[in-house]
Amino acid sequence: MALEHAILVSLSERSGTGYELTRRFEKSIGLFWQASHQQIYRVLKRMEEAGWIAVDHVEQDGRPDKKVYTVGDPGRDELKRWLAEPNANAGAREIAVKIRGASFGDPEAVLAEIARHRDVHAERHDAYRHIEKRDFPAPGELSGSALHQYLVLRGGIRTEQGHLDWFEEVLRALRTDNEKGRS
Amino acid sequence: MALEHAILVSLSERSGTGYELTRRFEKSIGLFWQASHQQIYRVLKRMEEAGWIAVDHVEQDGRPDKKVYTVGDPGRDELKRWLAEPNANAGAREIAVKIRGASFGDPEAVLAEIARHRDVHAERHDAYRHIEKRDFPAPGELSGSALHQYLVLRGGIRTEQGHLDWFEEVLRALRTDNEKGRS
DNA sequence: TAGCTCATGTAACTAGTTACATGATTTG
DNA sequence: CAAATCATGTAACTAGTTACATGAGCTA
Repeated sequence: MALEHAILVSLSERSGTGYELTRRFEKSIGLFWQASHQQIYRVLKRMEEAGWIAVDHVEQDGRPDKKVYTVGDPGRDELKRWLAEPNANAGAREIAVKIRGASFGDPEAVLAEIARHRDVHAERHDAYRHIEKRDFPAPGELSGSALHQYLVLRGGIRTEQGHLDWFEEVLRALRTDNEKGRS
Repeated sequence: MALEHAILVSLSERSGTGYELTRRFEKSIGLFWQASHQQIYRVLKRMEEAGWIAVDHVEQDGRPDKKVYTVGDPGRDELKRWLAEPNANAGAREIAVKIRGASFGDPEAVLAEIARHRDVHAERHDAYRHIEKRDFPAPGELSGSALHQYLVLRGGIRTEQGHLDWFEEVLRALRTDNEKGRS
């Protein structure tokens, strides 16, 4: 699972409350992931019990008391471990979290993971294109159910193409950035 | 939920067993949706109890007995209702099911639903582009965390662009097909 | 004064995953 | 002889959604 890790990335950038995390999720990582406050509170509790994060109870007057969460060493280690761990089943949102969190782990490992996914999606894209050519050689003449089937396949192809282009852009940018860092 | 409706579409094309549906899901709708056999068996049971589909127990020798499911009138009605019903929260997979099933409902209603989603994604795309220009006017100079943030946004933009292009293609093709049908 | 923001949570539910179980037939 | 295919399911779990609850302060 990666909601834990998305929260670790967000809290690594800045400590904050469950409420704040919910707001942050609506932006940024939220482009790929919508998480409700109920879900976030539940996961924060679990993470605290696991010792990944520490709580600071802050009393306020006028407004409700709050719990400010901060990432501890075990949390930082766990995030590093997860960032480097290959995950063949990862979807776009897991990759987005890994990109977003690349600074908190080994950038080369994140790069390798993205390259792996680029290859997976390139293969899938080829497979879909092959089906397209084989089963729909004359798309202009399709109608009814056959047309609908073709259009769903087109969606699959476009989605794969989109991921592929994105991964290529990310790899180019991260490689350039890593080289700059070494020089 | 739409797994029910995805199954209704698949069974409308051809009656079949839970096992077969699992295989079919790996192709076609499965480009957007992976469903395990456990999940499909559970939903089939529920759908049968609701009277949407009927079972035919077929005894076989040599291999295990099977249950062949067929869509009944209540199931057909439910599918029609769902295809026409606007759903603001629908994701790509729900839309894919609606496209795939367009022949089993009112094609004009499906067209209108896709047009609505095209608009939603166009708006979101614009919003992301606006953030891009405002927060990252010089992307070539970014590095570290700011670069990672930018790259996630780029993924969001590409995803929206991909959906948009797909919806436009689908609308063009379905409109042409509808007109052909009327002439 | 109605609705939004801040801030937390519980409870009940639906959706989806992982692991386990059975057993004959066909293919490599 | 091992592995895949056909065919069904149960059980236990994790992930995510929906509904409900509280309550002060600030804004239109």
